[in-house]
Formats: sequence, structure tokens, C-alpha cells
Amino acid sequence: MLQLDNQACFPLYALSREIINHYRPLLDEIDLTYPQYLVMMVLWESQPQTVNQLGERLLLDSGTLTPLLKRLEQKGLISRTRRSSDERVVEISLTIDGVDLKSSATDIPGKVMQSMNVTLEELTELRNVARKLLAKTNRGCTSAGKTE
Amino acid sequence: MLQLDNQACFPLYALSREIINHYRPLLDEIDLTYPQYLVMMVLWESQPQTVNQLGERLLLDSGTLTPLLKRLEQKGLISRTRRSSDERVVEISLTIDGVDLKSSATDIPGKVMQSMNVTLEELTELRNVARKLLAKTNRGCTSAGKTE
DNA sequence: AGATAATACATTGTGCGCAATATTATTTCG
DNA sequence: CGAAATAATATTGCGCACAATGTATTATCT
Repeated sequence: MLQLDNQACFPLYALSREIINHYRPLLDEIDLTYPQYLVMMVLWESQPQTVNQLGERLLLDSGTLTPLLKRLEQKGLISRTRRSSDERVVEISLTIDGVDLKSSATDIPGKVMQSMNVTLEELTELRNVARKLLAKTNRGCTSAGKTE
Repeated sequence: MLQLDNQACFPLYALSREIINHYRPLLDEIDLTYPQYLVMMVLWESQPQTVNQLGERLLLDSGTLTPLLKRLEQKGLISRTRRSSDERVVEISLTIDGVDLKSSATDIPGKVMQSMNVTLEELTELRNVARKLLAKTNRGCTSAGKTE
């Protein structure tokens, strides 16, 4: 069992990095990293969202999101404002530039598929397998502080 | 297409991190990180190996491997020696402690499966899908310097 | 042989990921 | 009301990943 070829996680881990490497040149053109692109995608769907909501959606904690969001703020794509009714909460909104960036990103998914030379069926199969296991294994606690 | 739910890479990326999170408490007991565990696994299979060989197997470059290998050396698990016939090559060998560590790791794959609450069939399905796509998309160049 | 190219690894810098801890704000409870 | 508990985010520190560059060594080619 302790052979690399028997591991299920290694090809997953390697493929995940490999796909992100295919995204890289495309995301470089709009000056985003892959995790930043994911955050923007979540915000393009719905806006504003709290840091907590982003973390639950992306399974990332504040130690990852806080500096990432500050970088997106520095690029002028989002704004970070504390909610007046509860000063603990930081609400993330898109700036005009942040909204506009979506149109520059529309062709990225297609280009990645082309660059990886995979079919939609293969990607769908992969997505379904991954989602099924993710649903089973996800403990649901990823925010910092929820040590339990 | 720019919705998180339509992405194939996100569940992959999230699941990969999630599985590694399930490895973490088990690997903590033998003081290894997941990438270090992968390197040890490759060395348990065959030994010695050059930095290049490890990188090709794990799809990692020297910028990642060099510091990682130095940490494994500091822990006394491996030795790094330049090949006398070609001083450019660094050969990685296991120390006695490095060899012995394998017996402490034998039950990790089973415990991870148990912790994730997944069946062998699900893992096999995942592995096959990931391997198929990895074989198609892997460009085969990951060493530093191969900028082409 | 001597210049040039290629090879193998090391170094530097940036950006995640995550555990542990800290900080500030709100809620709860006596 | 005031103290303690809880909640939301921030900070710190470490270890990857990876691009770009540097360095030393070997191979190649006149």
C-alpha cells in the first residue's frame, strides 16, 4: 500500500497542480492567481459576501483569505468594509473594475480545456467524482478559531 | 461557465486539500508533511534517487525539492551526497532511520480511508480518473531551468 | 584546447494553506 | 450593569509550489 502508484491522493494532488499550471498563463493576463480567481468567481455570483461566507464556499480560512483579499483590494478589484451593525464582520464587495474583470475572464474556462486537451465529458466525470467524495469527507469546519 | 459549481478544477483542488488534511494528524505522529511523505514513499520504493528523478516522479521542481530534502536531511531520514562521477548530481539515500520509518507508516493509508469514510471502490475510481487526465495533460517538464 | 552550450541543482521572491494565537466586537448570564 | 463567553477577523510562523535567476559542472563543437 505504501507505493506511490497505489495512492489515490497523489494523482489528485498532482492533477490539481497541473490544472492550475494550465490556468496560470491565462490568469497572468488579467493579473490573478488561481485562488484569487476563485474568490472573484464567487463574488461575481453574489455580492457582497463576508470573509466567513467566502471561506465556507472555498473551504479556506482567514489565515489564507485575509492577505489574499488585501491583495485584491490593492489591485482595486474589491473593497473591504466593516459592517456598521456588527463591526466584527468584514464585507467584501466588487469595485467597478472588479465587476468589469468578469468579461475579460469569460473565455478562460474554454481556453483551459483546449490547453489541457480534455473533453467536457472527462471534466464532468472528474467533477462528479470529486464532488461526491468532497461531500462525504468535508468536515465543514475550516474557519480559523473553530479548533474543537 | 464562470460559476464555481461549473468548475471541474475547484472540487479537485478542494478535495486534494481536504484529503491532505485527513493525512495531517497521522503524519504528525511521524513528523512528516504530506509532500515529505510522498518523497519518502518514492525512496522506500527505490534508492538512491537523484533530485531530478524525484522531481519527475512527483512533478516537483528543485525550488520545492531542495529545501524539502534539506529538512528531511536535518531530521536524519535521508542523506544528500554529490555523485563523484558527476558533481552536478545530488543523490538522495535513506538513512537507517529513514528505512525504519516505513514500518511506522504502514497503517496510514488504511487509517486515512477510515477517517475519510470512503470505500476502496470510490478511491480507485478517483485514482483512475485523475491518472487518466494526468497522463493527457502532463507536459513532462517540471524541473527548474526547463523554461523553453 | 578553448569557447559555447547544456545540465543539475541552488537561491530568491511571491503567494498560498494552515495551525496557533491575538485582537476586537458582540452576546450572554449572573 | 459588568464579567465571562462567544464570534469574526487578523497576525505570526512554517512549509510548500513555482517563476526567474544564479552557479558550478559536464558535454559539445569547432
